[in-house]
Amino acid sequence: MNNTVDNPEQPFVPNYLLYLLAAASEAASDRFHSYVRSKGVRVPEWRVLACLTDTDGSMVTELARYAMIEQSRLTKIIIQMDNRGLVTRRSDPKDGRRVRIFLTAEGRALAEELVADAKVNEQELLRSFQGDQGATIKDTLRALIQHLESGQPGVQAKTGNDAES
Amino acid sequence: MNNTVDNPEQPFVPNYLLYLLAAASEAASDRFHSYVRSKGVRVPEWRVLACLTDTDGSMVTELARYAMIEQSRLTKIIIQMDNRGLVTRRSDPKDGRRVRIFLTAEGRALAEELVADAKVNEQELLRSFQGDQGATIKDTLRALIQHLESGQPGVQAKTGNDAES
DNA sequence: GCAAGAAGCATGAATTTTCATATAATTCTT
DNA sequence: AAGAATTATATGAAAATTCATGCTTCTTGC
Repeated sequence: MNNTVDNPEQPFVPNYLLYLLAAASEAASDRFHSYVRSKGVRVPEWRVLACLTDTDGSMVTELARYAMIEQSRLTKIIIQMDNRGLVTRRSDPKDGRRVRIFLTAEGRALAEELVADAKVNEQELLRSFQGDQGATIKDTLRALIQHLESGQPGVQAKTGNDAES
Repeated sequence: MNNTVDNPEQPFVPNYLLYLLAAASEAASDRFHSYVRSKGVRVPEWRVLACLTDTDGSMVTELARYAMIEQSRLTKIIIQMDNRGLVTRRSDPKDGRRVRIFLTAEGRALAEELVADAKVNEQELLRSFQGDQGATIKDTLRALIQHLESGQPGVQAKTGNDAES
């Protein structure tokens, strides 16, 4: 990380917002993702499990958006999770195109265990922040996401606590 | 994203710090990454180019850390970029194990163009924030990263402006 | 100065991911 | 009510990624 050859000016990367976001995400997730893998669950599978604890029975496309996984990739992940007995797929009686994904009992047990662990881990992270910084960063991130997903206007984090969304 | 079946409580995922970080990173990067790809450059290649504008001539392992790319994967990316004429590899005369990576003229031109575009994009993003929120988020992220990378103590963002780091 | 160990990078096989597109079920149009 | 267009998911081939490990080139201790 030393400036090996050139560039007397300020470095670009370590101050670049997109880098900071990616690095923060990686650094924050690293420990827990290792833990998840140590449980024999891959990270995308963990994402699916977590999302299904919120919205069990959602269709593939919904789940793909929610879990931030591209659709055809998610389909393949779900097939593996199905084979492994973590989820089931049932085609929607109202619309035969749709495939709805449900946790099995085993999948739910695993998901709930991991979600509980995730919450503990998150609390530890947040506690290590000074004062309200923990709550603040979540508000800021939510505001950023909303701003980016809905186009133009100015960003303003709701400065309240955690309960809303 | 509707609560299809169960869960009367608050949803877990949309309030989970690690999700917020990943989602913010993705949402923020999406537009620019599409742009990069439209220029015929894959995202990991863009990362390598950007890093090399800071630290041209760094060794593979350094570059891997800096660009957040696993070493063997980076080696393969670099080979492709070499074939394409964007970088060159020279073994370090002082230590034959090390391979130092340099931008070619063409690589540098491309890198500088993309970095300039990235800066413009970043400014647009930051400007769309209210007041000091733009500077604040970068400070917060830097503090989070430092905290996470160096183990234990409490996190405190330096509340200054952008120049340091 | 040499053996043992470490550091740095490359490589290959297995697995994932991507991208374009196929297939199937619905909705829309006229 | 048929055909066209759209939506939802699956699929297959090409490409990228991962993981373990191999090969060199230094370093260290004796």
